[in-house]
Amino acid sequence: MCGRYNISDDPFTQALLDEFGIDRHLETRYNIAPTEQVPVIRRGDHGYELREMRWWLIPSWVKEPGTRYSMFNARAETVNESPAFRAPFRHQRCILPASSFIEWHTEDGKKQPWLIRPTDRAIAFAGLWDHWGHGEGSILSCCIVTCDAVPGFRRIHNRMPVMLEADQLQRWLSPDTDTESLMPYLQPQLPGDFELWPIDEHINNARHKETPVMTGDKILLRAD
DNA sequence: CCAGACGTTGTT
DNA sequence: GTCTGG
DNA sequence: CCAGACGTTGTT
DNA sequence: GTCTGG
Repeated sequence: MCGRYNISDDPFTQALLDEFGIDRHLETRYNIAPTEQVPVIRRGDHGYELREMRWWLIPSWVKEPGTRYSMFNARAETVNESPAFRAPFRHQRCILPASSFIEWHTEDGKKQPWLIRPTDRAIAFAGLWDHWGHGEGSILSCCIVTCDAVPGFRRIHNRMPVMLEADQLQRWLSPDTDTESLMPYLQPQLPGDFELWPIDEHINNARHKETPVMTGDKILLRAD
């Protein structure tokens, strides 16, 4: 799953934007939570574009936008059938740039937050977007696709966000791609090496936007 | 036919 | 327990 | 995702 | 919008 993440305005993030010819930089933000506005890359009529979207998918057909249902993640296993995600999965895929994300490890009723980050690159979350309403008050929204955790992650959590490999980005974003050819992207995969750090529970509160504080030793995960 | 749902995670 | 807000 | 509220009346 | 349940 993925219910909190961070963005750093660093060279890795910049390199990811460069992949799409987007000549902008992202503001550093910590502890981004569902329902917040987040930067999203999608392919528009005039090439790749960076847009702010609400991180909580609002299907175009709902009467009123809200948070009645959990729409900030979409299960990879059902993204093809779900009424809320099927259409976006076919033609409205996007990428949420990130530098790290947070997962909670629950044991004996206690929750320990962990910060998870690649050692040498930015993260490209596989996302879906939709458009609700017309004109004034219309809303762009998005969600992050999730899948089973790779073995190395399972000590922390059984689900994880889908993180695309560098050679999958363009195809994921093309509205014309046949979804059948995207299914391999949704299998658990680790794009590169990752570090897992236990962090202070201060992060639990989504109002706290300070840098996460490491509280222990890291675990290193190799891509292979 | 109309009405109502449409979601994820984790825990028991 | 369940819903809302961040 | 987690944290925090969850209510009414009347007064400032 | 589309599917399921009654």
